[in-house]
Amino acid sequence: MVAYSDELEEVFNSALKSTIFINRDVLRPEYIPDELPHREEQISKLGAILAPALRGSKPSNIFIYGLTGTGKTAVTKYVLKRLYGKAIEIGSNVVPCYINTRQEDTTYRVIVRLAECIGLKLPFTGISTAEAYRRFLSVLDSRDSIMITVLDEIDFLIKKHGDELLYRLSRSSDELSHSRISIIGITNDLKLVDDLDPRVRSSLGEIEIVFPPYNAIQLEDILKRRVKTALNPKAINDAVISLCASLAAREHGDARRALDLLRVAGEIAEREGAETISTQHVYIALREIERDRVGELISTMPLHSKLVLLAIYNLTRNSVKTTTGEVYIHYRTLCMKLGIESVTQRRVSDIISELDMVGIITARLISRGRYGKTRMISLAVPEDVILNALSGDSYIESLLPRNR
DNA sequence: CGTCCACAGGAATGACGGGCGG
DNA sequence: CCGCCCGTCATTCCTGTGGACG
Repeated sequence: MVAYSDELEEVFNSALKSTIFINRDVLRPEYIPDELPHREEQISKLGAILAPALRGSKPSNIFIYGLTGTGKTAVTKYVLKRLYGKAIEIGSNVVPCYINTRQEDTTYRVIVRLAECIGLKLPFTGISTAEAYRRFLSVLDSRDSIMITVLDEIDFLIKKHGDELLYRLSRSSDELSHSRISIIGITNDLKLVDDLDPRVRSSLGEIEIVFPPYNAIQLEDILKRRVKTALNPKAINDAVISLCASLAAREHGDARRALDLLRVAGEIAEREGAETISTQHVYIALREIERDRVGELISTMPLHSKLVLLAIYNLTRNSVKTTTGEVYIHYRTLCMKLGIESVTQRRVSDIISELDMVGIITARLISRGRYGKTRMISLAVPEDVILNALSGDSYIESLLPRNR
């Protein structure tokens, strides 16, 4: 008891006199800085396209492309905020509306959020999607506004529910006489356009803005600017910043990842009671971020997904690749051992796709000619990370290989 | 040069549980 | 509390296909 308190006391004290952080939040992904370096071109282009809204005419629809962490969301929110400020200043009726369709991942929920932006409360459920849409449009039309709708991570909406909502929104002018809706679609999936109805494609892709990945030098610059307000200058050196930048640049120039790395490395250094962040801390952070991500992902998966993953794990030891058929056979023996029903191969095929999508495994489609077409499957994260995450589930624990 | 393997993956459908208006 | 709507997991049935083999 006494020893325990003393330990705690020490933890608290060392946290209080943190020599690492000044303001840790500046390094968090949701923080939106006042300056967005290396995105000047995109900012002014977006601003120029949206400016007509201030005069009461509808800006063109826009499609924004760029991989994760290239500043799409930050730039869009920033421009929208400035536009809204200007609109209020000069008294024009512009309604911005930002929706992340990964969080609001059904047509209905998107409409509810749209309605909220114009101050209309719709029931969470109970009325049909068509009815919700009709109510939204009629209220919007009575407002005499230019509505600028940002649909972030729009690929999620399209993949799950198709482009119907986009089509209707893009044609909304026909049903509105006093208001207009502009759409800004943000996606990191460059192939997305292929899936779209040609009519939607032409009206939505009126203008496209591309956000290229940051290179290592730009990432370094971004980090340095943030570090000024985030970290104690004594706790950080250029080598560490360069390392974070280059690790993130390797992963398609993802600024979010660079910031995460630096923040987590700082947290690790702090936990150790170190006074400065070392490159070692960054490497530890790299593994920790990966482990957290995968652990979180796996722990929330349904039972059969975990079993399929375990089957893949068992079949791919010492970097051997496996196929869908092999996985299914092995998966079924696992189900037998647990005495539960197995799902069909069709379903397992989908589960494999899901695991591939979230990046836990790599499933590449190949044709072995006479020996059929299948997917070559291998793990995409370290084995111990998988094992660790799966052992969180007491139900399948008995199937895991004995350690040592 | 056509077959035919071993699946991929689309479409239709259903069981089930959760959440909310009435 | 009921009824309605929704999302999720799953099944059944199905058509499609790259390329080694014969």
